[in-house]
Amino acid sequence: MLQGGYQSVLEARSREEFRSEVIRFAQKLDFQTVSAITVVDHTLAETEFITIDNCPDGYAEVMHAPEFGRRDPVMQHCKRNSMPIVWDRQTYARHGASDIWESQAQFGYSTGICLALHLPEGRHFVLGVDRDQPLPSDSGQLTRMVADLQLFAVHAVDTALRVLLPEEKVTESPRLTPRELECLHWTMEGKTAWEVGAILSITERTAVLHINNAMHKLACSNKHQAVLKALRLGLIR
Amino acid sequence: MLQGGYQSVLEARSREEFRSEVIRFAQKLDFQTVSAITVVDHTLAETEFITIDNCPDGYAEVMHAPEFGRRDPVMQHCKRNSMPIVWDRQTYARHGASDIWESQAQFGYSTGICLALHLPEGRHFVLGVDRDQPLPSDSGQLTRMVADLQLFAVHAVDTALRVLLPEEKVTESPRLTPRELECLHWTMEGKTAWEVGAILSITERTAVLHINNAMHKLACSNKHQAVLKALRLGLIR
DNA sequence: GTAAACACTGTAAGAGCTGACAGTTATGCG
DNA sequence: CGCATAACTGTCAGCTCTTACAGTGTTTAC
Repeated sequence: MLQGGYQSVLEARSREEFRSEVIRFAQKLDFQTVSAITVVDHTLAETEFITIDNCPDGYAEVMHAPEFGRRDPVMQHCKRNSMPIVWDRQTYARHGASDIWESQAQFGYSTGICLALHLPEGRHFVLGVDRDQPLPSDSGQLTRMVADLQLFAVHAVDTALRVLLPEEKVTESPRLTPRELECLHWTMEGKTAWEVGAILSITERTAVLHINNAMHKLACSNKHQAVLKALRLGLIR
Repeated sequence: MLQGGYQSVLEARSREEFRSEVIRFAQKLDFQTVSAITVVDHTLAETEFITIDNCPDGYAEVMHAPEFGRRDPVMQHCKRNSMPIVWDRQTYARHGASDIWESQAQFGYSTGICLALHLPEGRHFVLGVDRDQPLPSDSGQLTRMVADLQLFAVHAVDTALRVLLPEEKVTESPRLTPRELECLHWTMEGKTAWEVGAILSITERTAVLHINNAMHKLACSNKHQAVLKALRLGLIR
């Protein structure tokens, strides 16, 4: 279909191959460092962050502190928006976060482009490239750079999900049938038993049966507790 | 931030302004026709399709037949993938859908690029541009075209949701009172309203009141959905 | 002072949920 | 073939939840 580095990332079969592809692409765009963070929000307690990067030693320890993330205007933008953000010293200054920029700049993170793809089921893919020297002042050139990154991201996310999240968690938890999981899923969405039946084209009674079976397997006294437990166990999302 | 047509679409304030921006962009890329379809899957009942396009008269009637959509390989690709697809006669021929391509080609839809953005809450944004003359054979040029379209799409989707789905609520977390949060917390633990009342030394009736208030503030139709939403918003843990 | 926000209580009707009763049908395995 | 598993359907009793009605009292901010 397409050439020029957007296809080869799709062929990565391991974390390391994926990492090489990401870094290779970033360097082709003249960015020294790149971070690709795959975020899986499990709703309860722990959100999973899988980071692929080539950050210098010591950078992660300093910058991945939670209080930095909460104040970082670039991260905040990416949480809420799908549009890429081009950032530099001013971006941080405008949001009263110059101290964060200073900390980053010591590692060569002076300016960069960052974007997030927001996927269904609480998954996100954040791709950021950074460098020391300024970005092109020509807006056409800059736009092309952003567009390239955006296009790379939609290709990379596919591989990221495949390579980085291989195993479905079916460990010691009780085995629920596909139908039971389906019913739990729609119950999680706030549907009544009657509605679940309508969605799955079965009677209300049968939907109730599946939900009750799931409840008992999960040792819960009502279906909503069962939904929470299934979420905790990673059986549904 | 960025120049070159990616920002101006963000400023559209009406359906017509949005339509002009989309068409203007497509024509800048040398595509005669463009379709931007905002899809909202309501799960129950009807899925909502909001189409913005400049298709020739008579095209919609012929092509929007459901049996075409189900067989159209481009649409099928977009349903499942986030990567853009570049299509032409061969794409349809490979999937045994040459008849669909023939029908389209009569209207000048010989080749094109199509991509879909998949958003949370059952929303999708499909952007397709089409033309009569062949796409550039130079792969670098083609890639740039696809990248431009992709970048435009992430800007356009923002406006599409704002302009075309006006009744969208602001996604700021509602402020719940301490009492409401307490009631939600015990509800999360599987307690009934009567039990929550007993725990908090209030009547069942008052517990119900707080839970209902929380439900309404969170725009949920039952208390368990409210618990999940509060968890997602980090209001309780 | 008065408006707004919060916490609290009561009754009643109807929708929804759970448990226990009693079945049918299809598939895969030994 | 018998057996296990899964999916499916029906009814009934009793409890829980949601909504709508109609109130009281306290604290905080302008």
